[in-house]
Amino acid sequence: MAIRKDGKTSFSRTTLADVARESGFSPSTISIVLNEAPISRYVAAKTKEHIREVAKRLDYRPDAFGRSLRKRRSHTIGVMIFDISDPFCTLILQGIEKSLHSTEFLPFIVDAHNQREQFERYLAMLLEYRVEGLIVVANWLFIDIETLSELERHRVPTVLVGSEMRSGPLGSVLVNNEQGGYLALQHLYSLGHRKIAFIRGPRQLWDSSRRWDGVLRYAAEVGLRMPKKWVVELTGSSESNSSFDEGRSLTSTMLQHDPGFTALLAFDDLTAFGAVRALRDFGRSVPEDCSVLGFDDVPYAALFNPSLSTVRQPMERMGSIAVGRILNEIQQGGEVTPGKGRVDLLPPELVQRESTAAIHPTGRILARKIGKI
Amino acid sequence: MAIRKDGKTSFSRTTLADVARESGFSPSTISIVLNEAPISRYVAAKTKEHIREVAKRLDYRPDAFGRSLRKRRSHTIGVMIFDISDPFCTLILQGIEKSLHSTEFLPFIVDAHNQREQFERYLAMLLEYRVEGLIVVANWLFIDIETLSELERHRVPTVLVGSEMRSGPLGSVLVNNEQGGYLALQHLYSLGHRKIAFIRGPRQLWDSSRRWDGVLRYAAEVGLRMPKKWVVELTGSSESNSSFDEGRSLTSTMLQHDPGFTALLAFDDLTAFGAVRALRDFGRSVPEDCSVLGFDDVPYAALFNPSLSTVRQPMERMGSIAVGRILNEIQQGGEVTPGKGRVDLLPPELVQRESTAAIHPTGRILARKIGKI
DNA sequence: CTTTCCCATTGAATCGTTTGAAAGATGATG
DNA sequence: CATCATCTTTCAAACGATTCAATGGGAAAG
Repeated sequence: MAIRKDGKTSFSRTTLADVARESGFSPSTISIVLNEAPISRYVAAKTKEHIREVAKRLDYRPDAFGRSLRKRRSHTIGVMIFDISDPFCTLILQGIEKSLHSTEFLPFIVDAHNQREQFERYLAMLLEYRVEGLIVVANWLFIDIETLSELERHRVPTVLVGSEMRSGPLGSVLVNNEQGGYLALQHLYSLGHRKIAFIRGPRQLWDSSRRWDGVLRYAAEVGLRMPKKWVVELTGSSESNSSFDEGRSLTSTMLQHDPGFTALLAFDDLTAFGAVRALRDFGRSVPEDCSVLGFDDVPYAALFNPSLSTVRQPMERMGSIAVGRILNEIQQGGEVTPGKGRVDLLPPELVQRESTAAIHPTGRILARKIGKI
Repeated sequence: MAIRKDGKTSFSRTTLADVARESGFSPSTISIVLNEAPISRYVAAKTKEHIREVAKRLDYRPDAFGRSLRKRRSHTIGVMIFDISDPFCTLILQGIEKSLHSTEFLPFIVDAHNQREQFERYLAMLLEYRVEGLIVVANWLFIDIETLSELERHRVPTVLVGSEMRSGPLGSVLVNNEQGGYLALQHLYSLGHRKIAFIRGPRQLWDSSRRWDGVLRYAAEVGLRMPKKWVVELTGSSESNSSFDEGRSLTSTMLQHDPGFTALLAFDDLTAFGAVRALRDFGRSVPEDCSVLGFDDVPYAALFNPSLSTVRQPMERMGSIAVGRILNEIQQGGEVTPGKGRVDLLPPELVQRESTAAIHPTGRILARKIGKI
């Protein structure tokens, strides 16, 4: 422990007592002035000024631990994410950060890396830090229901973003997946496509099923035939780029089996990227030979080549709505409010870019092939 | 404030005193047992067992504020990033998280959104939270030197990742940009390219100049001519996708002026994505008509269409090295250690994918055009 | 002259934990 | 019996801030 010239150890920082000593007033007064507490109304203007000057000169910063201990408030909101490298998370996080910015709260972000053990460790730490609220960004989530249900035991207002629990008291904010699936198929169908391949999400994922429900609903409405050979399913490993790889290999397999589809609906954007790769490797170009539609609208969808048509989830908004609900619950003082287990379903939005187009009126596929020979 | 059946307010949680009362031992003993302090050697085995049982039953979690206040340690490392949506950050963050995982430290991540005001606000908060170390992920950084120099005033061990200060005492961990630039040009040159267009980084960015130095060094070595019309520069706004947009428009301009180049070296991957888009819109395909080389190897480079050849920065390793250095400095007890201002330069690595190829031996450009008519 | 009110500041308790010193036991040794 | 060592547990003082109640002065009101 190094000793500075002023005799203090290098670890200790300027404290309230230091400012008190230096300014000649008591710690109470310092605290009152610096926090602009109501009674500071009675403190002489000259005193205030003097105290502020000294505090600044000594570079005084109140210790968050001392303060939080006494006030019994941490002024933090825990944010648990499951994979920071998932671009889906990123925008939600931004929404959360931006909304929190205007408040007195600081986000405390932890990344569970899709591992249950980590999830529990970090959860425990967040609770030790007495977070006043908890936002769980549950994008691609195989943590079992019980683990999440545990959350409410902790008497910390909690909101789930991007996912929904089939039951249980936790509130959630997510896109209307059913409607999204519906919109997606509607888009392809109205472009004239009738031979459509599908890569649906993993069956274990509840949200994935909802999305598929929407697809089925539209298909039923217009009487679209969906042959089994063109409907495949992601297994959903938790690896980072797994949906790209799976999208690619599933598409390859379908192409080898029967390449007759003119459009492909992917579970999400990453899967769509993989599909585009597979199509290209097979000699098909997008969208001329086959349209590809994604889901999510991750930031890279617009940069991709060709830029990807997709169903957008309002991710930033989801983040800020989650924050709004948490702040609300905090203000309610932890009371079990009526709308607590509420589910906010936000409308998805279809974004048409380059990867989808009306079905080729001329025999474009043939022409292209000749051109290549 | 809701009152529970046991008479405690709903805000207060089980505390050490609760466990003490319930178990019949004193708070001291509880603390000693639960922390497995050295003297716990003397505590009767039966007592230990009993205390642990009670603690578990009451779901006791030590309050981080009380503990940190007393122990004068926060067990947190602040991580300041400048734009979480930048995929460059993401991998570094993962490296940091993974390395921290095996330690007693918790990362405290904040995102300054490229704004100075935010940077300072968050920095103040991190200091109030008494972070024991600080990692600044300074990817795309226009915060002025003074602001960063301030950091060392705070007597908190600090390491910069991904950027370097021309002077000053802060240590940094980053890729060898000069070598990266050298490798990049070498790659294109050895593929046979002689007419190469360059999009260099913003001049204000120190690291960008280093990279450019490497390019120039190789060019000088082999005597490559670099006509001014094919050398452009990013302005470097802090917007999220600005390098894509700029890469695209700069490439467009060059193409309109003189499309004779057969390869393009971009400042980073995002710029490269923009360049590919511009080339395609101009009717050039990559790599058949023009090779494109990026820098960074963001996760999407491999998924892009065509997959992007690039110079990889070992981002995850940069993160873990930064953690290692911070932990080291913390162990040194904040002493000014000899290697404190040290700069770790990691070697870049060329990753060849689809976007670069040997120069076209046949007159492919012409053939393609005819094919399209 | 006492009471009341306002002004300006402070004393002292408190938040939940850790920890060095001390205090009770018990048994062994001189 | 005093002394000492060993074991087991507790006391009480921090850590740094906030806040309620209290202080003492001065002026105005009764």
